[in-house]
Amino acid sequence: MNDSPTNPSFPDTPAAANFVRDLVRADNEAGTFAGRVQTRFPPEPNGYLHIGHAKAISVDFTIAAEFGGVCKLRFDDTNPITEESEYVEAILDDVRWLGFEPAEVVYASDYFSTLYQWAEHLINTGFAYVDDQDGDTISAQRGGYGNPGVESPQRDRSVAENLDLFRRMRAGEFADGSRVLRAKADMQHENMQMRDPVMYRIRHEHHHRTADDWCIYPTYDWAHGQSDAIEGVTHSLCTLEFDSHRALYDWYLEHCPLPGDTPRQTEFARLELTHTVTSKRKLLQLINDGVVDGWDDPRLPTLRALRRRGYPAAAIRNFCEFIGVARTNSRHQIELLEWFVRNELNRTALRRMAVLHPIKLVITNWPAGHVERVTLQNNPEDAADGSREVAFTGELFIEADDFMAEAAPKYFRLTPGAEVRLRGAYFVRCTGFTTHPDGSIAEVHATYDPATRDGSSPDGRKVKATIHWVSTAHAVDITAALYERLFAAEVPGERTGDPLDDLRPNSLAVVHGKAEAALGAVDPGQVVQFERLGYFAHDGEQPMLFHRTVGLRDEWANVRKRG
RNA sequence: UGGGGUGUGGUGUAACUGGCAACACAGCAGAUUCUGGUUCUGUUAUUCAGGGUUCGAUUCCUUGCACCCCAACCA
Repeated sequence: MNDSPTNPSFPDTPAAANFVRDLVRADNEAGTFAGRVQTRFPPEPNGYLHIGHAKAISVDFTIAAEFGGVCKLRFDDTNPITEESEYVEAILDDVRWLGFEPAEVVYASDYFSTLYQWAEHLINTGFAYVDDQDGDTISAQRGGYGNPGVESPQRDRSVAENLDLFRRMRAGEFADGSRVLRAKADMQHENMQMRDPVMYRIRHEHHHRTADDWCIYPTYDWAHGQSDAIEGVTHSLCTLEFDSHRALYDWYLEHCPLPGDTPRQTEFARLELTHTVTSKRKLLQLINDGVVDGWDDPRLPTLRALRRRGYPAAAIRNFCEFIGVARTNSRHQIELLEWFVRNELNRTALRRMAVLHPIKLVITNWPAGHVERVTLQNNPEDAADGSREVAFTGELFIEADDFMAEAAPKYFRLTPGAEVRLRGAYFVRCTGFTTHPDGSIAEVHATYDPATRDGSSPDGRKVKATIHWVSTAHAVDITAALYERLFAAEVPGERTGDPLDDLRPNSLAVVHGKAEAALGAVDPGQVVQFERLGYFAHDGEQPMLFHRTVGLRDEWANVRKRG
């Protein structure tokens, strides 16, 4: 085994330390679980996966793989009210898209019978009882932080009576909410989780897999550790908020007739990102309020949205591996994730020329009607991606930003009298411009230097800028969706408590641009670089619609910002 | 209020049993470049606070402080 694993995307730098990895290695060296490692990723099928889940998935799957173990995908479907098959399919799809293949897809509901038997076992051994009180009463009796709990009047019911009542609960004799099965733990425990938690509640509901077989359903705590044990999970990895549940997790396992090893729960910090929210409630609200278009709106942090936006799965995986695993609650800057996205796309995306805010450039000394073919590299980072030909003429679209009637300081682009290079073609010098009645630029005029066909000047003249262009006669129309951060604040909701107060008003701008003909051949879902602008993902369904995945680093924007 | 967890540059993550606080992102400066991209070089900046032990403390002890989690028949 390699003692110092390296980050796959950065072979020269050590992987971020990961206390979970260290712990599993220590277990292996100590012979715990006989060297076996098994994990699970246990989502509840009641919503779509987001970037936060990506970290958990990454941790669960990579730890198992690293130690030669398996990781299963287990749907934690113990609550029939919120769960649907639709989400099961979507979650499995997202996990696979991320690049992980579960050793097996299982369900907590697969274990309902075993769980039921073990519940009877707890009753028989005096560790569980049926409580007839309602939820409010039980909750009130639990006491508060620092306050004592009050034991239920039914806490000392006989085993026979408990068994009878529990069986009748299961048989459907009682109404929802009328009774629960509770663990007989410790009503004075300083950890509130241990004050006789509910194991089963009555719910006459249809379950997405067990249909109407059951009308009592196990709670999370009662199902989780037991499911782990049944499956042979060794390391049950979860997020920090379950820390206080660990005592209960262990208590249940201690009182059940387990078939094998006792799994161990370890908690780590969940992934939070700046400028976004992952709370299901908030995401739902954004959708219901019409702020975004749906679960796959590219501004959302759901995996479906990121996929649609063009984030490569590899970038997300590398990011997750890079940030490491710790117990510190923290919020990573979205900029770091974006760096991984650019890093991946820079190596893989084909370059194309597109003009998003077109203005016309007329080359006044160009022979009328003449068309030239210029050859451009598809990807300067990878010669294997070859080249393409693009039509060049005397009338082009250029980016509005690439011309200024009056040059700002340090502006290197087109301005009257200045010379720039047109990407892959000639030097042109601006000779003037015309304006619309409203003062906006109508046409920029320039002359080209025929001696600069190869992009350089025989007399050694240099230009400070190269700008992209599209021949007006050969351009194809494109629509680009330009996304800004959904939330202006780094930590949405920090000021007022409600993240929605920090919504940026215009997080989406749709523009109609012009592009070189080769853009017509981009596959649905494929990401290309619009030179000098950013990476854009072709929509999966709507032809010629491109989502801006992420912009390029923009030094000019920095210059302007600095003033 | 009781219990549990966590505090390292602007951000995140490291530092084996106490021994020069490092890596990445961001920033800044420069070089290269037919993308103000990429790449390369340099650089700014860090141990929550007080006290103690020690030749030496991010690490050990102690007292505080701050933040997060827990009183669903949600997960």
